[in-house]
Amino acid sequence: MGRGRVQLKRIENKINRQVTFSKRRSGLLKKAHEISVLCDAEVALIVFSTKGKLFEYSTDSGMDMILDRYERYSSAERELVAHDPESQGSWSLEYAKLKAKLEVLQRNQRHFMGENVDSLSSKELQNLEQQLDSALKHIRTRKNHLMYESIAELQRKEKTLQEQNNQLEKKLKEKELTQQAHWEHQSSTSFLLSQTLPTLNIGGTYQVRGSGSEEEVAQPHARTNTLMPPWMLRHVNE
Amino acid sequence: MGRGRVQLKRIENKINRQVTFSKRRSGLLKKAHEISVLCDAEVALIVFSTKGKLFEYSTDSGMDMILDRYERYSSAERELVAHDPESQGSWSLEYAKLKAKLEVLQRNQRHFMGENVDSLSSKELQNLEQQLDSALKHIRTRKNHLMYESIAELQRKEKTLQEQNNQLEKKLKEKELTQQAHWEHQSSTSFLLSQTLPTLNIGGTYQVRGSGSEEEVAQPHARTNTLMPPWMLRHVNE
DNA sequence: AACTATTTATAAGA
DNA sequence: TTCTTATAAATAGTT
Repeated sequence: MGRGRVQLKRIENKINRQVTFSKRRSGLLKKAHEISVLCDAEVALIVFSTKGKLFEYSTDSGMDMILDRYERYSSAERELVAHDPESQGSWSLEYAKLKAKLEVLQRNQRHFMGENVDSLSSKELQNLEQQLDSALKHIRTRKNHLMYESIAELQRKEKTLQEQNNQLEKKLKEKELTQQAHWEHQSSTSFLLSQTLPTLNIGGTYQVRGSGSEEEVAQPHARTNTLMPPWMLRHVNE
Repeated sequence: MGRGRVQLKRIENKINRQVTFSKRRSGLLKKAHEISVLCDAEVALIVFSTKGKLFEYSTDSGMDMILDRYERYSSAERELVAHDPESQGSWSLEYAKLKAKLEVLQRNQRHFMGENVDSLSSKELQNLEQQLDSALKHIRTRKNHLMYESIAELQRKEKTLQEQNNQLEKKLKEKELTQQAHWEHQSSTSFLLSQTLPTLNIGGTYQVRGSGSEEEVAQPHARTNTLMPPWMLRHVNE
């Protein structure tokens, strides 16, 4: 919808991606709301942006209720126990679950770091290789991007400094001339600023990030209330 | 969309409601997927129909992981203090610690998969790149190793078969000679097994394996398996 | 489940 | 970000 067919593929241009995200997000929320009203369905929608910002929608029964129902539905085992998070038993259960999850993650992580690899089958290795390869590509792309930005920034700075330098040099020379006029018998030479600055140091420790501009880091509290269309206000305020 | 404006109001006709639900549900899931791919977002969508049937979509990080993240995000507000420090203080503390650990791991994992990479500094990217690169090398080494093993194994099999073949051929010839002795006027020649198989020699060490395994080789079910190591099947079948 | 007439959503441009 | 506009997509009603 819109001018030009759309490819189902990550939008590389950051700006476009952000804009599209914003538009489609509101579209998605709207449609979630519509189906819930039209068809009397219970809907929960959670979206995290790349930057980690949270957006959510849920039918008026409330997110927690729906997630609970989901848990119940997807695992008929935990049933009644999981419902009372205050009791001791439930705590230890939750704890065990968490621990299990953590172990899996740690195992994966080791694999991602090329450790413990002997325990994997050929097929698993193949998958892992592809995964890592594509990750590496992403990361190199991103790194390149940052480097180019750094270079551009440095070049700007260089230019500015160079210009300032020229200005200063010019002023100094003028002053010299004046002095010469005043004390003609005296000969003075300026050498302080006679060198140009050494140029562009690419490998340096300069970091692009602190340009102070956007870089909105997700605040857990700031629970994004983007301006919402009227049809949603109810849910937001409840 | 469609003939006639749509009223944002529960559809009373049961059939219509069901049909609309079905259509819109697939639309909604599709859009959820699209935004996740296009904008690199993490999405979880849960829908319960009026009848209580569950439909869900989640980004490949998995529903559980997203819901966890959601819990973490929204419980950042409720503060950890909400628990009674007298009775279950230590439990909830341990729990929180574990959860924090898990969070870190998840974040790392995403980085290892090349996701969420925009939030990293140049230096972090550099490290990540090296890490992945070396992991990839390990993994490829290991894969290679397995490949060579497969090849060696196949060569062993080949050699065994070849020998069996020779044996059989010899027996056949002996039998022929006997026959010739019996019916000297008759001349028959065996040519079926007179060729040797072409060999692939990459330095396998010969080992005698169970000589009783002859039967499994020629089974109709074995198909491609006999000739190809498992790590290649994928490419063959795709 | 297919088919369209329409309505919506939205990509691109400003 | 917001508005506009041309076009792609979704889908309500129909077959």
